Amino acid sequence: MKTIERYNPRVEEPRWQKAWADAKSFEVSNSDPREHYYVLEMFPYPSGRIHMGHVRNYAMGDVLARYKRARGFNVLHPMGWDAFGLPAENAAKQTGSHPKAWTYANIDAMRAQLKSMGLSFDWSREFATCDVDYYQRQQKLFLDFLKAGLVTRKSAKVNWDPVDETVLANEQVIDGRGWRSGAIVEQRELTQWFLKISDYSEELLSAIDGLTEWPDKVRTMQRNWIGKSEGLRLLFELVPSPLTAATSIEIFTTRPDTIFGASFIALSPDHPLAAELASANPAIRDFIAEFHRQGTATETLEKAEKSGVFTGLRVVHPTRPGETLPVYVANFVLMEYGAGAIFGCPAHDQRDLDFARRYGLNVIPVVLPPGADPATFAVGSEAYVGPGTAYHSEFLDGLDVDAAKKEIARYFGARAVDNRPQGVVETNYRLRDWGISRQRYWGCPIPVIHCPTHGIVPVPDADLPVRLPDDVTFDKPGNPLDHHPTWKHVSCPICGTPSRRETDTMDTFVDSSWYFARFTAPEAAAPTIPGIANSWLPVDQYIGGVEHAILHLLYSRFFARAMHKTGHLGMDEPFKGLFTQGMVVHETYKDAAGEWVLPADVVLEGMGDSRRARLAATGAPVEIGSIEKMSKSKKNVVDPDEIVRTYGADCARWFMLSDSPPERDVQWTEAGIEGASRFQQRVWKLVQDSIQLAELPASGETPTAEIDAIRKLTHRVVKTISDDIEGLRFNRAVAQIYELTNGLGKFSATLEAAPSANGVAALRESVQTLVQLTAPMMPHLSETCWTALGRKGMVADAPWPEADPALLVESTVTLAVQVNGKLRGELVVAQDTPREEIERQALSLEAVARILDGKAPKKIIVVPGRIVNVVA
RNA sequence: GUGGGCGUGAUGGAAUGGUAGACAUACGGGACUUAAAAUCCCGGGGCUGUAUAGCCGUGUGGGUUCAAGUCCCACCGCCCGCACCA
Repeated sequence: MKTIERYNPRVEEPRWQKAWADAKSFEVSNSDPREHYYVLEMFPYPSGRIHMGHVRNYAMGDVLARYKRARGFNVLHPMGWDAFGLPAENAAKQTGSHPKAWTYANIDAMRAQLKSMGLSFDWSREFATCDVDYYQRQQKLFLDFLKAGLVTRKSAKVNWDPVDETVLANEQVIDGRGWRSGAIVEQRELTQWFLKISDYSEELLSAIDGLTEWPDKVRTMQRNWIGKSEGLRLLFELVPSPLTAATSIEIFTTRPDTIFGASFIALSPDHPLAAELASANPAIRDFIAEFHRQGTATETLEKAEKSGVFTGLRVVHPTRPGETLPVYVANFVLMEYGAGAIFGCPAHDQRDLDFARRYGLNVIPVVLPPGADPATFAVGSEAYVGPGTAYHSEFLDGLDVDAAKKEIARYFGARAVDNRPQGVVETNYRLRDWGISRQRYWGCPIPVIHCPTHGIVPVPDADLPVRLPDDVTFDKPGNPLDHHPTWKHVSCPICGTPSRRETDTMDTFVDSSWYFARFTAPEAAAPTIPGIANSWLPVDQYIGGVEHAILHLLYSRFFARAMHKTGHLGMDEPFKGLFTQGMVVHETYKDAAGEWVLPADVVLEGMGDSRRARLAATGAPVEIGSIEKMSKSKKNVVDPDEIVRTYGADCARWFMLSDSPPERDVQWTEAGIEGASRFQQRVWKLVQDSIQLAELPASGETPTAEIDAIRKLTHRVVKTISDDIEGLRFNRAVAQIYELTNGLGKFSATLEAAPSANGVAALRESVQTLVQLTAPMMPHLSETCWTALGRKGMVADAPWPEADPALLVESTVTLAVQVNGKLRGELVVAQDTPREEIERQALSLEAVARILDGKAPKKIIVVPGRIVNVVA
């Protein structure tokens, strides 16, 4: 045999990328009559460089897209850029580059990187959210939402990031800090634009049940985020007092059944009544001030002890006339939820109990746990929150918790305080309206004008887009649009009076809430062409990081509904299937000075506990640290460009898909990428061997049984890989390909010893199938092999191999034989062997007979095709 | 605190309640080579010095079952989300 030249990805990969581009292989037509399939990976922020997480994400989507295309679907697989956002402005401040120039330069760099990965994107549909063409349509959507009553403007306490000098949504505040800057968030009162996502709370919650192709984890997170709770709004009559003119206090409770155990009322420090009382009471004023200091200054909010201050007010107990309850201002009551005030029932709520113990308030149990003795049951340091029956509760006595809730709601509904029903059943949601105003330059301008006479005036459609001015400066804090000398000065579209243009821009989460729809018709004059959008959407498979489980996915679900309402879309749910992939992690390294060291600068030696690392340059020792998510700050990153240069894109893709299940983290290792590279050469060698074998003079004949075995292996693998790709089990698909390659390699070796015409033909057929099966993962290698095998055209255009059902059934089957559940032997029998015969053969196995020792078995269980268990 | 997930060889991980450890990596042995790399072959959970034999083995303890990594209960540990939501 001739020596085989190694496969050279550096030459082959660019060549095929050009071939696909020239042939427009992945450009998709909206009018293609074949069944549509939409694969989408979360589009990246153009930070400047792609990272391994991108490679993993897009490799997964690409496997699915290429597979579905081979399966005959008309596959939409687009890519774009989530291109507005703060880093561009930060770069402008630091380097003086213009955000626009910076962003588009980054996009060019990253596009080139993605193209070097050989991903089957339809690049003709590419756009960036900072393209005027895109944000113009977004402004149109905003105006339509405004008209439809989905937008509101209100003064609200907002999360203010003092470093980024902008407002953050609740979702962007993590542990009291800005999600990007990490700065401790302050509370400020500002007039803001809001999208009324809370109108859809119930709808967004109940529709989660229908998202059966989403991970349960994400569905649970969204349910919790929407946070529905049903309870009672309840009025407590104030005992008349000179301290206030108010006559009642409204509270919210989910446990109205415990009303007889109430022993105090607590107001949030942000409650208007608390503020009113504070003006005349220094103790309350100090308490509120201290609360605000702590509220934002310490991140250990959860550890703060329950504390409060008595207001001097008392309320009438609503079910025990004659009794009154003290009113406190307490640090554990949130103004944002319910009524900003509660009644405390210490026996059945832990927080109330902690508070009551501290201030010596009554603890009256009113719910008796099942089986407990009413005479002796008592609450110590732990509140009882479980089920039970009401007692010490007069007309509620004997009712279970649910029945008591209903009964007490009816009771309070029929009574009146301040000429209102005393109790009203209410459903509360944690989900707040979505504040989208940002005091930033690099975002989509909100298309409204503030007229002194007409107030808020929408920019007429004909005047869209409201373009971002290019001539802005970043030398002052705050919003550059606001500092611009002329941009905000416009005349009112209605009356022509000098007016002020809105200088707030939209939260970038708005940009990413509808891009999936824009991809279906990226050139359309309107935001979408509904007929076309409806033919593609919902996205069949959406793939991305779990960090977007709440924000992006919830906003997109809201946007689909809002776009449906305004006629831009015909459905409510944007993503039919969702897959959240794991992260790419890597070991960390630190030098003697404690500085992080790049993996590329480290040499590893030894194994297990004796593993050592040192600097490649100097040989100085390096400490091996924990395995963590790849991040620039810890320098545990591997540059995809470097990997593509050294090993090729196919190897990077292959490694990212092998080993770890896609939903779990995958650890990048040198050994792993080396293994991928070895495998690539093995496939290449196998293909070359099969070609050379055909050129050798054939002699003799390979036994039919061997040919059958190789064909059966091939077809079994075709079947399982197809199932694995459909189920996104890429690691198993990879393992199947290894198995097939190993099998064909062995077969090829036997043919080398004795080449036969029928054997070589069978090998050629199977090798060709192998090449096709490998194509979604290693597309470049597969194209080169395909051509080498003498096939016309490209694998990218070839239909997926079909598994022959006849080759999937085995004529014989191997049965495991157990005695009392312990494996004792094996039995090879024909597929249709009758039960009695199997039993007979099992019993005659030597190992089985030995254990039975002449005694008759108690029972024999035969599971057809699987196992025989003899119960001795 | 609360909701969810996970725990399998040296390592990443396979396994519709039915032969635990597929596949890969590390490692050991051998072939080829002047040598190394590459490649190929063999071994590879532990123990019983040998293994055609046997015992043990999927975090711990119980249970259900002819049969449990898989189902149920309790506990331990790790990871993730939410978190004073009344």
